[in-house]
Amino acid sequence: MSVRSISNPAPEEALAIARSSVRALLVIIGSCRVDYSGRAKSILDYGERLVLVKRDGTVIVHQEALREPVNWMPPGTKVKYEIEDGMLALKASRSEPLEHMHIAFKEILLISSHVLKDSQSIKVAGMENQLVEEIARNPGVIELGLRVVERERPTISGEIDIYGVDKNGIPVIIEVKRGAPSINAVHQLHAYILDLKKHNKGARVRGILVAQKIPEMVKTLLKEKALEYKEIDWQFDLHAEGQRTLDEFG
Amino acid sequence: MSVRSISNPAPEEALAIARSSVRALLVIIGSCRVDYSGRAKSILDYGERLVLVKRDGTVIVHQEALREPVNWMPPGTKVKYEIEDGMLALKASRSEPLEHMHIAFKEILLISSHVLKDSQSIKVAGMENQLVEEIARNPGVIELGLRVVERERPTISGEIDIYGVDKNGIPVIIEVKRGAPSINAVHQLHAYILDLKKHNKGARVRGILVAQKIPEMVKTLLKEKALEYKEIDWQFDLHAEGQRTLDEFG
DNA sequence: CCTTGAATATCGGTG
DNA sequence: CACCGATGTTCAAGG
Repeated sequence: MSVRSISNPAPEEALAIARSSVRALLVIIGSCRVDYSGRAKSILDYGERLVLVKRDGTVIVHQEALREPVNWMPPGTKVKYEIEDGMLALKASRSEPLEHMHIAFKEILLISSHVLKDSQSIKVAGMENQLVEEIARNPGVIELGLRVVERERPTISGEIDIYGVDKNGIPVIIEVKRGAPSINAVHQLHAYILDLKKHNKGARVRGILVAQKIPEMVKTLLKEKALEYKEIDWQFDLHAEGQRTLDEFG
Repeated sequence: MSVRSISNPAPEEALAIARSSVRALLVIIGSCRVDYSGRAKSILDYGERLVLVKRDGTVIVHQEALREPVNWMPPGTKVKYEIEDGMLALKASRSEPLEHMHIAFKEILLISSHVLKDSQSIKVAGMENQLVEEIARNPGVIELGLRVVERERPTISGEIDIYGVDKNGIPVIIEVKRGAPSINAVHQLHAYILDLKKHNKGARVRGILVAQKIPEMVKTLLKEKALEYKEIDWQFDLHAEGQRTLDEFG
C-alpha cells in the first residue's frame, strides 16, 4: 500500500505501518524521547514533535520552531522499529562515524507513510559559482581592461576564485563572496597574495575582494593590507541574467 | 480544534485547515510546485513532497531524500493561504532580507494540523566549547608544562580559543577544532599570531592547532607558517567525560 | 542592531 | 576515500 495514515494508533498499529514503510516517507507526530550518541551526545526528554524517516535512511526530528531539526541522522542510516515497554521505538544507527539514535514514542498522534512520486530537481540561480562565471564572461563589471586568465587556480593557501591581469599587465587576484564577507575573507585573499608574491619574487600583485556589500570593518582591514574591493549589486544579475539562466533550465 | 487531519482533501477543505492552523504545526503532503525569490532564486517543478509550516513562520519543503530541505523560509516569515486556479497556494514572505516563496498544490494527499505540547529543550555534550574546557582543565594533553592563562581572548582578528604560556614562559595561542580543520583554520591562527606579535613588538609567540585529525595539506601550510599542531583523539572525552556532563543535566 | 564563529553542520565537486 | 569550500547556510552569543 502506497499511502496509509492513522490518527492515535495503538503502538502495534503504528509498528505495522512503520515496518511496512519501505522506500517511503514515514511521518510520525507524537510525544517522544530522543537519545543520540556519536559525533556528540544528546538527550531530549518527552515532548510532542514531528519525526520524519526518509527512504534514504535520513531521520529528522522537528520541534515546533526553528528551521533546523533538533535531532537527526544523516542519509545512509539503518532504521529499525520495535515495541519496547509497550511503546513504539525507533532505533537508527550508522557506522563511519559510528552513531546511534533512539526514539521512544509515549503517545502517537499521527502516523503516515507515503511513497512520493517526484522526478524533479531544483534549479537555483544566484549562487557564488554563477557570479564567478558572470565575472569571467564580463570582467568589465569589476574593472575596465581586466582580462580573466584562470578560475579556481590552486595555491598552497587554497583556491583563487579568479586569477587575471589588469590593463597594465599586473596580476590580479579576485576573491568573490556572495553575501557580506567577514574579516576571514581578507585573510584568505591576503594569503593568496603572499603566496603569489613569494612565487613571483616580490613582483606587484593586486588583490580585489568582490561582494554585494562589504562591512566597514572589512574595508578598513583591506586598506591596511593594501588590498582593493569592489561592491557589486547582484540584483540585476539575479533578476535579469539569473532569470535567463532559469528560463534556460525550463 | 487542536488536531485535525484529512487525507485527499478538496482544496477548500485544505484551505480551511491551513487557515485555522494557528500556533500549530501544519503538515501538507502532496504534489506541489515551489518558487523562491530573494537571496537567490529557484524553481522546483511539480512533484510530491512534504511541506511543514511551523508556528514561528518557518516553512520547510522536503523531498524524499537528504537531510536538508529543498526549499525553506526562515523563522519570522509571514504565511498566507489562498485558492488559486482551483489549487491551494501557500504564500510566504519576509523582509530583511526581502524574500518570497510560493507553493502551489496540484494534489494534496494529506493535510494535518497539530498544536505541539513540548516544554523540553535538548541537552548536548561533546561540542567544541567543552573540548576547550577539557584542555583548560588538563593542559597536559597538549604539552607538558603548559599553563592556560585565558580562554576566548578577544583580538582584532577574532577570538583566541586558548591563550597560555609554555614551560619556558613563551606565549602560546591554541586554536581548537572539533573535526578536521581546513586551511582556513590556519589563516585564522596565523592572523591571531600576527596580531599578538604586533602588540608585543615582535616577541616570539607560538601557535598550536589542536584537532582530532589534521589533513596533510593543512600540516604543510602550518609548517610553512612556522605553526605547530597537536592531534588528539577526543573519543575518551566524549564517552567518559561527556557522559558525566549529560548526567549533570538530568 | 551588527559581527563572529560553531555545527552531530550538510552537500557537491574534484583528485 | 580524503579533502576543500559554498550554503538562499542556520543559530547563538557578545558588543
